[in-house]
Amino acid sequence: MPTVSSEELAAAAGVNSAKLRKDFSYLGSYGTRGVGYDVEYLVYQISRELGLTQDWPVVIVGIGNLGAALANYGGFASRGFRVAALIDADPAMAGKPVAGIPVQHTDDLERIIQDNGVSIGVIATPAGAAQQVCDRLVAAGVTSILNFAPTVLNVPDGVDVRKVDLSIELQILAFHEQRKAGEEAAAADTAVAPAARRQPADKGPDGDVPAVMPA
Amino acid sequence: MPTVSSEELAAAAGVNSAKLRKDFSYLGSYGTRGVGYDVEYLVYQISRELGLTQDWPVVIVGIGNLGAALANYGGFASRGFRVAALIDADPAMAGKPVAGIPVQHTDDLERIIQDNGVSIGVIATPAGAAQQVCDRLVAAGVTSILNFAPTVLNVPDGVDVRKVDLSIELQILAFHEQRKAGEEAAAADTAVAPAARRQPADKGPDGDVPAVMPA
DNA sequence: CCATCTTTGTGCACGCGTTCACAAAGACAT
DNA sequence: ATGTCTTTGTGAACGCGTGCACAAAGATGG
Ligand SMILES: NC(=O)c1ccc[n+]([C@@H]2O[C@H](COP(=O)([O-])OP(=O)(O)OC[C@H]3O[C@@H](n4cnc5c(N)ncnc54)[C@H](O)[C@@H]3O)[C@@H](O)[C@H]2O)c1
Ligand SMILES: NC(=O)c1ccc[n+]([C@@H]2O[C@H](COP(=O)([O-])OP(=O)(O)OC[C@H]3O[C@@H](n4cnc5c(N)ncnc54)[C@H](O)[C@@H]3O)[C@@H](O)[C@H]2O)c1
Repeated sequence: MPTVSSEELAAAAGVNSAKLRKDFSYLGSYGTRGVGYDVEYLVYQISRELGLTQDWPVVIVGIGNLGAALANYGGFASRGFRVAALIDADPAMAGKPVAGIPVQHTDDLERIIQDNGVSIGVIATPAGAAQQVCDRLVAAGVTSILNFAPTVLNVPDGVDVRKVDLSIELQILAFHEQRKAGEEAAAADTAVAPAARRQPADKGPDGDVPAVMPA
Repeated sequence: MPTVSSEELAAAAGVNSAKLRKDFSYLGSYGTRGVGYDVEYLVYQISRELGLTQDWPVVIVGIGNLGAALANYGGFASRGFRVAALIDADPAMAGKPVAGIPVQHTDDLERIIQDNGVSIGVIATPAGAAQQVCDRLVAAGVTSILNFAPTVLNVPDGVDVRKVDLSIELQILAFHEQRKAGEEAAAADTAVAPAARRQPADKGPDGDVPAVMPA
């Protein structure tokens, strides 16, 4: 029987082995002292707890650049998700297949949700339409939403929203990038100056952020 | 002078006002007691601290469905990012413009990075190519990477990687969705049964997760 | 100039997640 | 059987982020 110890798993994942054991203990998964965890059983237990043994139908609303890319993405199926329908407001797109799935018009949104028993919706419309689309999804029975539009969605209790904001991801990287440069400058005072780090051009007072700096 | 109090800001953002004040205090003491914060000055200070006053050139590697969607996305420019170049390994794409920017071949990756002084790279290649692309980006001087490929990237110290895994976002939603159903079932024992919640089909023992469940 | 009122900045305490450390459980050899 | 050795499961300690509460700062009005 193939087994793994918490120590091995922790090393591979780069986490603390005690934390890993405590986490597993919440699942009630039983390891064997002196041996470790039965790999197959462990994988099954975690998969089940995470809902990976189920098959979730999802709808994507807004089949533009991003929505089409998502529809074409094959990685969802292997994680237990099935694109049940594609929905767009553009009448010209209705009927056209994207990734082999015909795009349907927003008018039929409620029916599509209900016919397919969908509880997870993806919003890839422009920001201006997102709240309205969200409201309709929720009214039709969707209780989990993945939002790509750069807007905060208001939803009733019991509905989960996750927002994916790619600009913020870049901003976080840029923030650290800026700090790297700052630390290097500070280090250069006491140590040998490191190779020059590239710096972006400062927008100066004409950027799209306020340039006024009161005393 | 337009001002805003920590209480107002906290209410708008849905956070605690004390935490908000403490966070601001790390940037320095910019408030006026009895009045609040000068809006314009505050926005400038935060923008500067976050690096939004700078203009960061980024390259996107892998101009497929996702890479093209990113290239077409106008939301980056307003946050201080500029798509400096698009890179793909497919010779058939070389020279073709995507979002008005000509796609360049991977052969020139190092030169492109250096010519444009790029320190932030976006990887949207298939998973198999991601590590190799990452290595080349890092060797050419990139120190921050936004990775869309479903792979863990190994990078040397000093290089930041952020991974965007859309499947995991859906999995997190599905996980909570599953728990909602479970809690309702439990609640139904003691209270009036709520409206039936839709449940996805269980893959059963034939899913792509192990189905063996040892005693 | 003094009183009052508003709002900041922050010391302190609380709670929660992480880590340490070890007793107990079980495998395995003799 | 008995002893040794490995690894789990978890109580207890630690550290850190969050929130409370209040003194000090400064505006504002009389
Ligand atoms: N493309 C990206 O890389 C990217 C990155 C980050 C964020 N976003 C955000 O994702 C969203 C979509 O981006 P995109 O580049 O695909 O835009 P897009 O303009 O290419 O696509 C938007 C689609 O939504 C459809 N639509 C408009 N209103 C609708 C409605 N009420 N109901 C249904 N469909 C409607 C349009 O017909 C269009 O097909 C935007 O909010 C954008 O800010 C995109
Ligand atoms: N499309 C999505 O919605 C989505 C969602 C989640 C994750 N992803 C991930 O993002 C990545 C890209 O997805 P996609 O749908 O755009 O795939 P895609 O196949 O449409 O595009 C991949 C592109 O990368 C190029 N490429 C391949 N090897 C390369 C190399 N060594 N150097 C440079 N370019 C190379 C290909 O020529 C192609 O243009 C994949 O790893 C995918 O798993 C995509």
